[in-house]
Amino acid sequence: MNFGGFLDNCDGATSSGGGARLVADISYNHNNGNNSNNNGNNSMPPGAISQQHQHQQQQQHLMGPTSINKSTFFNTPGLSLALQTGMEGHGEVTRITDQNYDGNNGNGSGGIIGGRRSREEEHESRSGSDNLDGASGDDQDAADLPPRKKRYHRHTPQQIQELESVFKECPHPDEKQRLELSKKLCLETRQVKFWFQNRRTQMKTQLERHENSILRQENDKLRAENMSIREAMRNPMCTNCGGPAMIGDISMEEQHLRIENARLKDELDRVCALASKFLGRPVSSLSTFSGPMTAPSMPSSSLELAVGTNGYPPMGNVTTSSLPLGTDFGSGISNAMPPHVVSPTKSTANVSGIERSFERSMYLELALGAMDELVKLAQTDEPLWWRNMDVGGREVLNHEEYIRSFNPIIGMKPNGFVSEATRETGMVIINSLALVETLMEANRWAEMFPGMVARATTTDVISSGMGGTRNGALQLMHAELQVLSPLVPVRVVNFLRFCKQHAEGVWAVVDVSIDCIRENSGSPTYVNCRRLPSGCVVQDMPNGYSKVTWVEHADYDESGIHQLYRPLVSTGIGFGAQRWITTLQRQCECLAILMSSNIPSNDHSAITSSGRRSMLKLAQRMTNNFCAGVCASTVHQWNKLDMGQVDEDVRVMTRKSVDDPGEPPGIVLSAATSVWLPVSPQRLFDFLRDEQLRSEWDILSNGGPMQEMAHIAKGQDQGNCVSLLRAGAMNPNQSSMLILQETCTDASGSLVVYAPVDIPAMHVVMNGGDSAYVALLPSGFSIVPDGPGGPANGDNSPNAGPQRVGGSLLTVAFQILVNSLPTAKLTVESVETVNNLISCTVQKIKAALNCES
DNA sequence: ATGCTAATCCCTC
DNA sequence: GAGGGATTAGCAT
Repeated sequence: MNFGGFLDNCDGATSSGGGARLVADISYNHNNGNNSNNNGNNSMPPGAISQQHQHQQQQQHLMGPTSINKSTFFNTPGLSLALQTGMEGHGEVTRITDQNYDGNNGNGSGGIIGGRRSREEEHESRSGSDNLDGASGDDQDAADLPPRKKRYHRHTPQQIQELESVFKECPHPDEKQRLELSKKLCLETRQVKFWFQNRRTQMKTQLERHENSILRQENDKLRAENMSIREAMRNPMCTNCGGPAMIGDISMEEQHLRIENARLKDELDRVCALASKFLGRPVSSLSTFSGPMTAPSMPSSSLELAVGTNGYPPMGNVTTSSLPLGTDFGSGISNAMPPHVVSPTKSTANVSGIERSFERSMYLELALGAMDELVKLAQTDEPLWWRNMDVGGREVLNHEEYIRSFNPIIGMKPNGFVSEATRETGMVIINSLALVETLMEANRWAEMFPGMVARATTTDVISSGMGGTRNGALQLMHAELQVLSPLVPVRVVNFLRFCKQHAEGVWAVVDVSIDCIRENSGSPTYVNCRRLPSGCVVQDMPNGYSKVTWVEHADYDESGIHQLYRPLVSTGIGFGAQRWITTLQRQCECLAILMSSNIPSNDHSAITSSGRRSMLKLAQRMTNNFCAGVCASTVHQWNKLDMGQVDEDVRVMTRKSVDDPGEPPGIVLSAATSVWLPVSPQRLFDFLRDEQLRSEWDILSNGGPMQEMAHIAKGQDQGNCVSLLRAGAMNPNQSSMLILQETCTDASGSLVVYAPVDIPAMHVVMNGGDSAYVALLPSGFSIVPDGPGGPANGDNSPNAGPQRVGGSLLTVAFQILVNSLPTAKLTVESVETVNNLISCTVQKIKAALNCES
């Protein structure tokens, strides 16, 4: 009897399950038709009939009012087709159809419904098949059926409450516990089992759904962030002129964006997969995000469309209000983003972040453009660079060619500014990595170039580099660059320093001023110098050296520079590439010696290796302090004195020295002046560093020669050394005095720096002790060639005039403790004393060199 | 339309 | 064969 399976289904113990709804419906109607057709054979219990009617009503509601009888069912191609597609194969259909025809009254109901029979079903239908044999059995079966429960049934709230409370304690009860529960709640054990099973599944689904939503949120956030960055990147604007900023080499940022986009896409795909999995449908709305963007400059990438076209003004609350950018998004693609991405709270929270990322993208773009320019400047020769015989054959920039070749990266040269641009290449005993590291650390950079960098700080690190290297490192720096003379103002520069690895063992570090970007936002401070893309390209050489090409390019205000020094600066001798390279060579040579285990010593003193190292360190500090005292750098708080009534060429400054163990406490007075001397720098340098001739200018010598107690070479050149001098050695009645002296020389200039030192303290240092507590105040000389004709051709230029070639610019500077009480007032007398001292010294030097004017 | 729940099917350990 | 994932049917919102 065909009701067997169906009625069994109704009692909830078994079900046909599995099959598609349509198929089940059809089969149901089919059966129904049979039933009505064969009504006489089936004595159905009233309950069964009414139940069936109930179902039929529902099914007819679904299927339409027409009930499908046997003939309509099998003569309707569409339905037949539907049936077949709902089945698992033709064979089954055939079998079932046969059953329907031959099996008397469509007992195939179960077969059609399931399409396949489960174990349970077969078990259940065994009784059904028994029924198949005879109408009586059918009747009996129907008669034996228990009172039918509704197929749809929910546990009572009490039962669920009980189940929940048990679930809370134990989500996985064993058989015994389930049995107990089933008795208690009047449920079948299998019902209890199913309930727990379903509850666990539900929990899991909820959990995963929750995770899913978190992931989506995160994804949205990342996309919004990426969006803002890209938007800022896409419409850069020059804050100087309001026009579009020049876009330089964007290959690296493009790389970054590609990586970022690929990552976002992966995440999105994953979230979509999860979402569709748990939502039970494909999350098609996100499929507009079809692939990674191809280039940041593309006007409408897939990402853009996905984010910007959800019916809201894309990022409107954010971008248009906070940035001077036009946001021009396409429209027309269906909603791709949940609205909360652009919710007001999110927008306001993002404003500062976006401004910052905008600023950073400006910096990055400037840095990339500067890097591009530096590399081109370093690699291109004529006609961009030409050797100017007037300045000793050094390379200078062809400005016309430069303007033709490059877009103005930081805007036009301010009115009244002049340009200097030089290039120099040299071999330096340092590897590229070490040099890069030195340049990227402000303190080490300043230490490497003590005569040039008066002060350096890193004000912001925009990127510290990639993969633990300095490649891609980008930072904001502040520096004061100097020429050691009171007649040349310190150059205060704010710039970006950007480091990039171009190949294995090839690095470049570029600086470029950011005053053009900051002008609008920052305080309106006057800058006397802008650095155009400058820096170096370093290439490792096999012998441990590296080849360094330095480019120095700046616009500066010449009016602040004394006439005496203008030629020096304008030709780049003062601040130019040659000075950087020669200083680097000299310093690296010294460092190489410092690093070596045994510092060579030319004297026969018994100073230990560590003692010599301590002396070098002390000398380094002395020289740094000397340099800081010559120019009015802000390392120390110097107070300039108005020297109205005194010689205006001498600059006098004072500062208070307190709590610095490296120098005596009190009022320190610094006096410096610069003069031109018609003698070659070499001659002047040799004269000043010769301890035998010391008495000719140094009042500390007590009128006699000095004796060199110790001598530590810092390089090949005899002129680069640290020595310890003893004054008054000729006169045993006088107390002797020690003077620490450091001399430096290279093609761009020379230094002689010295300071009287305490004898006991010096003993400590010479034995390797800490030199930090040796108090000293340095004095000394800086010598540079007097201008274009400088040392590069000074020796062999046949037609060099006596005045122009071979002359020197000498800076004399003293730092003297005028009062050991920091609170004391400076007296006119002490200023005059210092002024006299400095004038006297200059006069003595002139006299000694026979160049009195 | 979508979500929840009881139940079934089917696979794995 | 118990348990769990996938799926379904029936109902509720």
